[in-house]
Amino acid sequence: MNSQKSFIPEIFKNVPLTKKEVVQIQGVFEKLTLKKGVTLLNVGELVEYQYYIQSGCLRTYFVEDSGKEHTVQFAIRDWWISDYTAFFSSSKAIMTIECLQDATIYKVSREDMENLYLEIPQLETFFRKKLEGAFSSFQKRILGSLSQTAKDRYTSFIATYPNIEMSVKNYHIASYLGITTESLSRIRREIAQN
Amino acid sequence: MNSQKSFIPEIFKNVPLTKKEVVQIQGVFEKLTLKKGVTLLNVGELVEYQYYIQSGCLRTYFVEDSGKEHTVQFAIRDWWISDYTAFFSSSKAIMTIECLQDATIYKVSREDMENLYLEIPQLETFFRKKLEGAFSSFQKRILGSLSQTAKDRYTSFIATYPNIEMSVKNYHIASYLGITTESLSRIRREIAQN
DNA sequence: CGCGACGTTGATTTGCCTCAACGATTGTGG
DNA sequence: CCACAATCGTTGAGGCAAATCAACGTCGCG
Repeated sequence: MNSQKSFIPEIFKNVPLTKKEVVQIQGVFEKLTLKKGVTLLNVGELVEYQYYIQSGCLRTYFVEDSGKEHTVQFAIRDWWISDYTAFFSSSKAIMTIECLQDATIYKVSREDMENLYLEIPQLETFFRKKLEGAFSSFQKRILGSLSQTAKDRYTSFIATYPNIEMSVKNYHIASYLGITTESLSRIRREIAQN
Repeated sequence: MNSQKSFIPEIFKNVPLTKKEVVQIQGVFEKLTLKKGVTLLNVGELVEYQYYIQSGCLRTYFVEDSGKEHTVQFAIRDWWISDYTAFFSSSKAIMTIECLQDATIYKVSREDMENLYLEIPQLETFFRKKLEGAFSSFQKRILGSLSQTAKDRYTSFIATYPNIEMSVKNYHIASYLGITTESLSRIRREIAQN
């Protein structure tokens, strides 16, 4: 018997849930602790889970044939992460999820969530709104890549995600912005000089 | 009294709905016909609606301070369009929606849809899955912009959206791909020469 | 017909990449 | 606790893809 406060209200902040529902939801989540450097998901694996980050830092990245890495998403406290394209279609991962800082996370399967939606519709609303936010963020990122220089994208990035900048290496940021580490270094020098 | 077959089953394909529900949903949709060239939404306007395209072609675009246009989304038959970032947050448009080919569309407000979700949960599921698909498409687009050359992005575009290519001007495609019309022209020449 | 919209072509510039080498920092085994 | 290696970040030289600037062909339409 676990007397600790449930993590469920923390995950589903602002979603009204009965005690019974909290217990029910809790039943489909599984806690994991990860060490820096481990990969949570590898290319080719069936993607059945998404992950809620309680602490630590992870990233999802894609590797080109040429070997170049492209970071698609970072995730820190209170974010969700997966290879969502594969997760949504219950297919195989084309991306890798890597732990960048020791992390505590909770995993939940797509199937379990879909079943819960039928009984607790406000969970579906919760995830729909999360998706709406993520959709907007992606759109902003596309607009940025269409209209901004590398320097502007970097400046926006550190302004928007200061907590992520703290937690990751510069070459991770470069691979997120779509530039080389050398270019990022030169941009940082230029900014430092004012 | 309209004896025509309702357009609702066409919009919500594969969603099981009673006749009563169809009538109820129909009540919150409004039909519009648009002429080529008109703008459906202007920057600064409150975004209360999203639009289902029955026929025709539209695009959403963003204009930089410098005057450069960036096409964020095209929409043809059976697609939805809006300035979604503003739509989701019920705020003011930062983008313009323009009709590129004479169109017949149906508009519905965010508020009406949210109310319907409470009574007909399968509508929320329908839109959540649409969002999941759109999310994946955006992610693919971000990956493309990070890892592909302009030529590769153009080739992917015409392979993925042949029906859109038919309906729009080359400079619209260029503004979607994030390149100039001159560059697109040179890419097309290169491809034609094989 | 004549004008505006659209697409093409050429010359030049530029932002970022590539390749190569070299500091700085961190971690680890002796 | 130091020695050494690996990792990470920086700097420079040269190259390339796409932008910019400018001019011109072509098509469709009032």
